[in-house]
Amino acid sequence: MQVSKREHIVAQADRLFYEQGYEFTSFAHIAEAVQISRGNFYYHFKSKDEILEAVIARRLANTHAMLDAWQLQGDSPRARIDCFIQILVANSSKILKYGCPLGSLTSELAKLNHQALDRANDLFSLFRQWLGEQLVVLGFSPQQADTLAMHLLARSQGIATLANAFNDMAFIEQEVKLLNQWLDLQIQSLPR
Amino acid sequence: MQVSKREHIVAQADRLFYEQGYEFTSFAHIAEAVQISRGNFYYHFKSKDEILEAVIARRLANTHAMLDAWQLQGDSPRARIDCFIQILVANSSKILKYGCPLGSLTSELAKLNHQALDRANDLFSLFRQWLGEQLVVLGFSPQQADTLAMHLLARSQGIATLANAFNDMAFIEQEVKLLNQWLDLQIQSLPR
DNA sequence: GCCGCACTAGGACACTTGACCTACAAGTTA
DNA sequence: TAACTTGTAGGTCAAGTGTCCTAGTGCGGC
Repeated sequence: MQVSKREHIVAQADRLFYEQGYEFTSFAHIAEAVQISRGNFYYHFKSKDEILEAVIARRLANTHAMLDAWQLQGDSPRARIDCFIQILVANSSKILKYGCPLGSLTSELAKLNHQALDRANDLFSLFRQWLGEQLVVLGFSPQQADTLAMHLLARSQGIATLANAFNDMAFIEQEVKLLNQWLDLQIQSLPR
Repeated sequence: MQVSKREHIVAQADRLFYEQGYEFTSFAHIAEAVQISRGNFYYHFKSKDEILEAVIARRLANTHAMLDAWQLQGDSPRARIDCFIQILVANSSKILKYGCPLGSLTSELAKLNHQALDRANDLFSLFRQWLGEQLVVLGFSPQQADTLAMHLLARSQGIATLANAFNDMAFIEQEVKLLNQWLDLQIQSLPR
């Protein structure tokens, strides 16, 4: 049960870091959520940074798994990119409450000048690269694909931030529609 | 000198909240920055929330002043909206380091469930309304104008977030160009 | 001169933080 | 039985937190 227990701790920490932020979440918070004593905590993780590291590793692994699933699920690059866009809708209720898990963690770590910032940014890079690959398959040059991937990421981030600020679910749906229109336009303008 | 001193404290707190985040910034940090003793601090502000309130009020006032200046400076609504877009470029070096002051504060307060969140969101609303007004003058319906204003805000937020994560100044310039193109396209498609 | 006032320094307070330790129970191995 | 590993509980530590108090400064008005 040791693996499962550790996994349980990381999962709760992941949730709390997302919902409350890293800085605000203390050992006591996590320990209480996992129902273990504060002291016992130190057996599994010997510093707060170590938990953060584990949480980021977990997110990276989950993201990898998700991207792989999309790769199988979507039967065209366009459909796969749609999977990416749709997470805004799928996770909308959480986004309204807590914002984007990616963006909020990254910006918090950036402010704290935390050493794990680079690892957190790897999450962004993962999406960036994957989106780029899909776009290359669609016929864009690697450079064009990367530019479009960054644009997609930025749009998603902005949508999440504003939806969070104004607690506006309709805004998400509206912008998702615009994002799809924009993407189709880009694909249409490809030389064939 | 009491006004000036208080103003000085708020200015430093504003800077530190932006650069380090609200949660992480302590009384000691601010007191040290202002060169006063920690205890003295309590004479001017009797709680941390009160400082936050003052900082937000300051930002609201500054934003108001900025929007008024744009109103005089830009001789057309299109030129005024360009002022808004250009702050991404003007503040790019700070954005690369700390992200967007608006978005990062809002998302942090949202996570902390802080009561001042609504006041912080007023900052967003200020831009939203001002942008909407400009777009109405351009000929859009109030509803269209608000939709476009929200879109503009979201794009800006996304650009700031991604630029911050990847520390990429070229990305800002690239996206600013796209934003201008998009806006001109919207204006062109207006019925006349 | 004296008083009142805006302002300041420094510390006390109760509490929380991450970090660390010891004690111990249960299970495994020898 | 004895030694060892694994996991847990609970307490302790120094440092730091926001809050609050008191003593005192300098200065303008009376």
